[in-house]
Amino acid sequence: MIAEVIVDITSGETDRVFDYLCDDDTKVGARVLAPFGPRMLTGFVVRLKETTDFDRAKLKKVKPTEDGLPALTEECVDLAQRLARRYAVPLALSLRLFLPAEMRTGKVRELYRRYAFLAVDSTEISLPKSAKNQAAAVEYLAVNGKTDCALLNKQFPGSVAALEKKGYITVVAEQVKRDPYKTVEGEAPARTLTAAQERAVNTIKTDSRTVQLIHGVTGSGKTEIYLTLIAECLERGESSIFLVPEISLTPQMLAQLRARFGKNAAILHSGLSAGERFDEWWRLRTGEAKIAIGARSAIFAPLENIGVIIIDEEHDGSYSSETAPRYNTFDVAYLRAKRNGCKLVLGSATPSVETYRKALSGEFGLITLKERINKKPMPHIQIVDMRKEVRRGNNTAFSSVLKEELENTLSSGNQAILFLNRRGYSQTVICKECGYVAKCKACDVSLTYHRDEDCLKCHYCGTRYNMLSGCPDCGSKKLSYAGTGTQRVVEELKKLYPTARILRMDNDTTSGKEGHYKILKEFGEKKADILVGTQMIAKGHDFPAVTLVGILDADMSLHFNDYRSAERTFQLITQVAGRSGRAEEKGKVVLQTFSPENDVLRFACEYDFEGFYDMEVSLREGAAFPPFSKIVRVLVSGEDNKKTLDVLKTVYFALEEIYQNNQEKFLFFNKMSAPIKRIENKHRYQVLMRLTDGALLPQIYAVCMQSRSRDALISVEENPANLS
DNA sequence: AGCACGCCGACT
DNA sequence: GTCGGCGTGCTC
Repeated sequence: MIAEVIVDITSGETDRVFDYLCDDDTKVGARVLAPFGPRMLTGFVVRLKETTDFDRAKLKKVKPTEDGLPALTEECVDLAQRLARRYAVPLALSLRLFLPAEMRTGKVRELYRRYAFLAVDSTEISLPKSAKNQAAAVEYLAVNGKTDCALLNKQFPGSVAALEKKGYITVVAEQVKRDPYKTVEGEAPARTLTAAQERAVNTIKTDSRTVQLIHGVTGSGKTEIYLTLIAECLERGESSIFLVPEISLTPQMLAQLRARFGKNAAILHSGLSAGERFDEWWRLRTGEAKIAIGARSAIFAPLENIGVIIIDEEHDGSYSSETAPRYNTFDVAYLRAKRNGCKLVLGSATPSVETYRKALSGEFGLITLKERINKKPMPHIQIVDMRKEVRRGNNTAFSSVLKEELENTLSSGNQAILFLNRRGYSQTVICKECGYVAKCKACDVSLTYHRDEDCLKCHYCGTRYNMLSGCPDCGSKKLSYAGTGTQRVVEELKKLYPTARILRMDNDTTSGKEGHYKILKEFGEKKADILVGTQMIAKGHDFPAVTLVGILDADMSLHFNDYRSAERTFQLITQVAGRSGRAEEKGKVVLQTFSPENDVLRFACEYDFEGFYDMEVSLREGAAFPPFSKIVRVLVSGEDNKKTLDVLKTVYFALEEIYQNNQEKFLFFNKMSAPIKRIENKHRYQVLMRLTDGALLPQIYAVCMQSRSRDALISVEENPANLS
């Protein structure tokens, strides 16, 4: 038989099938070893056939790497092909998404353990009197049966080898699965659903639409709905995929899932060791585990017969991939749901504008949960006008209200969380006296200060503005364009409360994956009074003793240079507020801002999602931002500046042709340097487009694929989360 | 991606 | 004269 093989090399030139001879039992999706020129490469069988256009005599033969089960299912191979086409990436690259990384590198294998059992009846064994250890081992085996050799040798040193040599015992190697959550114990949660939850489950099951959005306020019991859906799938013998934002893979959530589903659940996330991930993946592939739980990449779980796919916290930014292939988790999930004929359930307290619009239009089903399970009101959010603080001469990061509340919290023995929204190196110019923010005249997004050129730039159209010497509105010279770092906040805090125990959590203090967990655990055990950190502490953690949450600079998020900044701010405030007052005591939230009259903040304080949505959607429509347009960036980057520019020109001219032929579909089209001109020694240029819709995307991707070169990398981003 | 082949500059 | 730079082409 002949196999069409994709070799595991990601370059434009090898991105096509190569025909090989193969064994008759070879299956589509199998990983094989393929002689490729002078080298031996891993490859994937994507199709089987009897004939070839190539010179049959010159065909080489592939070697199988695994027996039995092919690594990829046919659905995965098909999906990989669609994704490669959709995102214009080499097929080898999209195939890699479906395998745990450690499988490719071949460094991790199945873990085997040796077990010994008696080969003959214990009465037939005669040992010299001196062989006490061996005799004891025989006795132990007679009583206990098959035993781990390591254990045996520890108790009775030297016994295994000696007995095996004499033929009294048989030693077998068996694969053991590394269990990443041996220590996680939980209680099976209550399974009685409220009437609202029951209705939601029924609607999801009976409604004909594939995508169902659950819009439920914090604490409305979305999780129990997910668990019920998963449990019902399990009963029918169907599998399920449950996606959560990475940071939310908290011990609480895992404990719940483990308690409820035990070994049926496999967890895939970056915190696992390579070996653990490998084993969890195989448990899913073999069908031993039927529930895949994890962050975005778990959407590629090797499951068959999927009964439901759930994306929790649907609005979360971590569902968009930042590296090629820049897939959107929803798109992949939708393809899999369609293929498996199952439902795709999205859940959020603050759905993204795009999703909610589709739900309102009837494209998605919409389930609204307005009541919290415990009927408790959400904590009160108090807006503090920082302009007044500055006028009063308070130039610290803490308003007098916040200081007062902090003192109350500390003296009553409760805990506080302080949020800072510093994101990357992006700097917005804000007037500390009147709250004025520098914005682009054409795009209505905040301008970004560029230190190297001492100017302000709009990242959506590239327009340059001169740096301001003072506020154009009030004339004040108190312009600020640098956010207060976490470190400085902690220092100020220590001066104010020398006895308070303070923990800091940001990218600098959380080394590795364990970092987060350790800090959160410490805080959860009340080993600190105040936790200071960035967004990463906003999600999914239950700290019962936290009664105060402070948002230090809501403006940082509100005036971020991104068309989604309002949406992100609303989501952040809602999420953060959910951290305060989880248990008995009532929680409080203090929100500091230089724009206290801002509508986004007002809607957020009233927990009025619909109000916010109505306002935001009309603003987006007016400014022609997504979902009323599609922003596409083609980024060209390479080490050699001249060659990179040549590649840029090639792509630009090809794209320009599309532009000339479809001008009515273009709202913006231009080439420019990327906002950050050099990253890791690579020069960066971009072609930025704003289109009325996605209709031209296939053409754009095709053009980028044709312009591929070894001199520079071309990547396409749709509605990119950060234009840097 | 690698690796060979091949065609031009500066060195013992 | 050669050693070695990296542009170009090929891998079933």
